[in-house]
Amino acid sequence: MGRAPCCEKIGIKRGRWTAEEDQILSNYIQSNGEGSWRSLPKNAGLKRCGKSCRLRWINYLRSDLKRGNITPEEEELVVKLHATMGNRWSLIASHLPGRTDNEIKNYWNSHLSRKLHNFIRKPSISHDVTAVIMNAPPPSPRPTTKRRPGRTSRSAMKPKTLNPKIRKTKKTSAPPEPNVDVAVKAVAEEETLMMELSGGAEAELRPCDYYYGDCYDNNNNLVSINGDNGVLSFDDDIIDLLLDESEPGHVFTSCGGEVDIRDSEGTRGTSNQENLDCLQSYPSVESFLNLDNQVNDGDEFIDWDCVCEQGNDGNLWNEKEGHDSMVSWLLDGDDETTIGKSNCDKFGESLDLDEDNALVAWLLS
DNA sequence: AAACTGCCCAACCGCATATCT
DNA sequence: GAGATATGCGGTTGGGCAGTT
Repeated sequence: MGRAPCCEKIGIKRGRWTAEEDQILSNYIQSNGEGSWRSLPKNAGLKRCGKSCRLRWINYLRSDLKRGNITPEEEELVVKLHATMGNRWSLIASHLPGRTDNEIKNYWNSHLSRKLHNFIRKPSISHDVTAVIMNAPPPSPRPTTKRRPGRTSRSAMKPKTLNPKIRKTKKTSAPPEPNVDVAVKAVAEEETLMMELSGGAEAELRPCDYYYGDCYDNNNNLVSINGDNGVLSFDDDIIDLLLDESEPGHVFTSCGGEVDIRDSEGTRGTSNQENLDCLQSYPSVESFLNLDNQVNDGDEFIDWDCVCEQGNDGNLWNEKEGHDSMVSWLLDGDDETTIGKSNCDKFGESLDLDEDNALVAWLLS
């Protein structure tokens, strides 16, 4: 026979721990030491599962835990370790004294992973497409545009959960094998676009640039511009990003120029409200962008196909400077203390790994 | 001030592996 | 060695605080 069950499910308290429970658990472990989690609740007089006791002790009550925010040095270490270890949080946490796997995991998911996810949207599981979506917040603040109210749905905040019904797949202890081809292709497209958009690694991206990245299938057909059925409506977010607020009557283009906003009669708007009304009169972004009368002489049209094709050359990894430019953006912090720092160069060097593969592993892990 | 939302993080769930009988 | 549980781990959830309108 094997062991007895971990704990009875009946009569077990769940949810937040009270200070009293914490005290009981701490006192018990200080007297009896860690371990024997199964018998601990009963012996200590806690109505908790042993598993829950263990978690509470490890993640919160242990005396050797380090309190406070993750330091830039710790963040750098987490990034580097994650590049080589993947989501092995326990292993990563073991390199950061006083930090728990849960803490590292939460930090990654809430800080670091978001930066990455905002930068690259992976192809959907049902389409083998190279999808590079830039819907991230701009690297520099946009002083004239405040964050709109409105909470994103929980599901939208969970990029890794594509479908709750399929999320519980068979797990393996080893990190997933990176799909290097897709990653390199995607990043190459991204890099090419960024260089094209910015006219150089130093220039800033502008609002509409973040909406580059239609998804094309193997036949080069538009699959999705925003992850749904391929139709991107002119909701407030899109308009907010496209409008050139300094120049009513224009929207930014992805190729570095601007486009007049004209209605179906070719009349150009003269105010932001007119622009907005005009844009909303079109059923989709695509329908607007594909109208010839949007093209103003001397200005560039938003040619998504052109941009996408140009991004397929895969030259990213031959361009050290461009490589660093992109990664530095990925790794840049949101505050003054971290802006401008890039850890890219340190990826391969300090870990003695091939730099590109390390990055790709990190991107895909 | 109220309503609403973005975000953080503690805690839970279920699977994989280790350990025990 | 087989079967069963204990433990460890990573993914995910949801409560609650803080920020914005």
